[in-house]
Amino acid sequence: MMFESLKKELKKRNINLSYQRLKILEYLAQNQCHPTVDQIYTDIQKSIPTLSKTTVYNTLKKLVEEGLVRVINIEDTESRYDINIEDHGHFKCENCGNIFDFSINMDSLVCNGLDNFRIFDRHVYFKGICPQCS
Amino acid sequence: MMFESLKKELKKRNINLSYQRLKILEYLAQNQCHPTVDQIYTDIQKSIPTLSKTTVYNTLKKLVEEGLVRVINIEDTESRYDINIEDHGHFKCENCGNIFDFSINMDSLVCNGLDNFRIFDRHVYFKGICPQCS
DNA sequence: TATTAAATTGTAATAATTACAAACTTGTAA
DNA sequence: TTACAAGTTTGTAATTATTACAATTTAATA
Ligand SMILES: [Mn+2]
Ligand SMILES: [Mn+2]
Ligand SMILES: [Zn+2]
Ligand SMILES: [Zn+2]
Repeated sequence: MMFESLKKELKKRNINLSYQRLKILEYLAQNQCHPTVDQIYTDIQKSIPTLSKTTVYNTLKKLVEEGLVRVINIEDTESRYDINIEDHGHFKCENCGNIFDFSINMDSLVCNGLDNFRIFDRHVYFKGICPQCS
Repeated sequence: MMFESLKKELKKRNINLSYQRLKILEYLAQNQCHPTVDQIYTDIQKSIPTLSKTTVYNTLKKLVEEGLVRVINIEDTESRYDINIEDHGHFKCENCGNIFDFSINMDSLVCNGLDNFRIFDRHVYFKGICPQCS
């Protein structure tokens, strides 16, 4: 199970796995549709009625800082979260709002003007209309 | 001057060029550092003291809808605006916060999983540390 | 000029995120 | 086990970016 490796990553970084954090990670692993904070909060709240939205924010912030989760900012209105940190692109359908993954070969991208820039993070996203909405 | 072509574009789309809109376009042309709404508003207010921030929002919204200006959402905290609508990438320095342009060849990017997706917009951005901050 | 439409303005409302302090939980060492 | 410190969660308040809206002003048209 992929959770074992996640747990190891957490331990390595001295983040202990509270019940809330476990549930948030489980949720992200099971819902790789790039959910918003609100979706994560609302859904997990069903099983943890005392959950605070602040905890969701705190946990996600920590996971992002540690590089275990990635934020997707395509619209200014909503941050989305992705537990898949492999290089891949995102396609946002302007009709249904869904964000789809697609595979990219980042090394194939020819770019100039970045000599002496230290790159930590690469993002590619497209916008348009998905097949279902076409 | 590039403004003549911009004016034509506006006329073509039945957007008339008010004084406020002219000043906002001029500002974007002269400040291609990807300014925020607040920067645009604060600077132009010096020459138009009655300017309303709502007007800045309205104008930018319209210009983006018409494809004359592009929004950059790298951080969830700030939308930035770019009058350069040519294909190019953005590099955000995590230290100084500046956003740098770099050239890309979008056609060189190998990607899979987008059959039957209609693509309107392609964005590429990197994050890291710029040479000055290194 | 008179009428209509478009644009601007200021204020109020909305919504996402962060700050903060109190309460609770966990880990550790005597 | 107990006691203390450190870490975590929670709820509320504050902050901030953006949008809604109605009144006023300006521009376009006949
Ligand atoms: Mn993804
Ligand atoms: Mn640019
Ligand atoms: Zn769709
Ligand atoms: Zn820098």
